[in-house]
Amino acid sequence: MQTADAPLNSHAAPSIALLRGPAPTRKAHEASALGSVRRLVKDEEVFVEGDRAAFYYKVQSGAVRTFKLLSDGRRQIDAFHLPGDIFGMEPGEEHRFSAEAVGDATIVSYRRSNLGALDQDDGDVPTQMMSAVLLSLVRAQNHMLLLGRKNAVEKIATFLLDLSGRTANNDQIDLPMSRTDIADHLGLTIETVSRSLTQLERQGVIELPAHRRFIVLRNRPALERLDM
Amino acid sequence: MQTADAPLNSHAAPSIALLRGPAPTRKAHEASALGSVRRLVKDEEVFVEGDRAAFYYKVQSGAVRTFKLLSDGRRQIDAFHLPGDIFGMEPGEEHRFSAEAVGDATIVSYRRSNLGALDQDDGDVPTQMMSAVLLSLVRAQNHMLLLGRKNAVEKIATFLLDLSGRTANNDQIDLPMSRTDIADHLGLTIETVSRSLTQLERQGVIELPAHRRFIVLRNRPALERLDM
DNA sequence: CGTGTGTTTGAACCACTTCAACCCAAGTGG
DNA sequence: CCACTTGGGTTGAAGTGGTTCAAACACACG
Repeated sequence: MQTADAPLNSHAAPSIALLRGPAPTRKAHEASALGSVRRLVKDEEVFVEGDRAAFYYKVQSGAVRTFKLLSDGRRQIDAFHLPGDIFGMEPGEEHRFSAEAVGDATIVSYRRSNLGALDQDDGDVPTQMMSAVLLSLVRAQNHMLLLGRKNAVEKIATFLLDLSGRTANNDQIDLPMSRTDIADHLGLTIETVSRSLTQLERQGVIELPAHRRFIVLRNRPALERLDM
Repeated sequence: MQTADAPLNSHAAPSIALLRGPAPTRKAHEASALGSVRRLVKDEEVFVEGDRAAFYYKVQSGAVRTFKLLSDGRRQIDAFHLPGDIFGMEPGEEHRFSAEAVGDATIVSYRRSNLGALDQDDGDVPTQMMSAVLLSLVRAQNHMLLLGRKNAVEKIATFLLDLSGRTANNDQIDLPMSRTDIADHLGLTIETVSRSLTQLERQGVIELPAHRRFIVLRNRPALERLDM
């Protein structure tokens, strides 16, 4: 059930959710003065739970998953981080979870000590950091509602809407992650994810082209009804 | 299934998780210069999802629950806030969830604008706020693992250990909240909470005195084994 | 004491999981 | 080219942990 695949190297830094609202303007792919860029292959780890958290990161391209494991291997992916998102912020000295590239990806790492970096120009860094962390918290809170109180189809609906909102490709979603990743994010099994998707397809709410990493939203209002 | 109890008044302020690690030293019950104290009766609301978030709060005595509702009334309590904990921090202009007193309680409210307040003396405010928010995030992340991947007994075990760690009354836990609250926090029904507790009691792991708001931990290692 | 709120317990049910095939597209190499 | 493998993904059938529905407790309170 786990995706403990191909660990290659190992940096260090904590984790948060995402940053989009507060520090949007600047495009994600500029190397940002003080950060060093790092290229990751599919499933490569960025850091592991327990590592010293010397850096935090910003996704430049691709996607990163942050997750926790139970001793017997059960996995919970707390968030997927897309281009522009910041992750790896920690309150203490070490990482509270692990981070891996979902597919090939590039990230920028910032030394935790010099909290400078990110978007130099606009705005004081502390405010920016605070915004990023608060946004992560909001996402986490929404996700707790999903995990604790929604059924399988509702979970999928919420997930699709969230993803479509973050990738912006009007009603076309190009999933960066596998069904297994989705399952471990939504607190389901891979089979239930698959069944829920086909159910939504049978109802004409979505479309699942042959290319299984693609989903088309056919009836957004129906999804939104499932979301509330 | 819901616990839509007795809303009384309505302030305004957002919500976060808790603060304990970073700003511990000072005792919770000092009124803290700039904050105004507020006395709450059981189930009284502090603010409702959608309210303008003009304040944030610190619990002085009692307990506060923050939660979200689905349109059909399903409820997810994202956190219980105990004395010393800060809640109601928001990234935007309005509250992302609601807050109510669990039992009678007193809280201190701080204007969001003058981020001064809290523990004047030790430490810059931004750092303190950041710590509080990051701590909330850590708690949320742990809770996502619980909600998404743990079974009923494991959820209860984790909950009891967490609570005992936060109230510090060595192995004696005085629950501030009802079974319904616990259920809505752990993503279970009240019946499953009850059954899991009696199961743990039958196994000699805990003790449930007649006073149903009391629990004694009899075998902490056993609980910790369920927790990992 | 009766009434009420919160909790426990029982029994039937069901949404999701588990186990097991099977499918399908993309390599690999003979 | 054509086996053969490999890594997702889907589908079916059976099992089950937790829910739902219902009833009995139990203590607190006027």
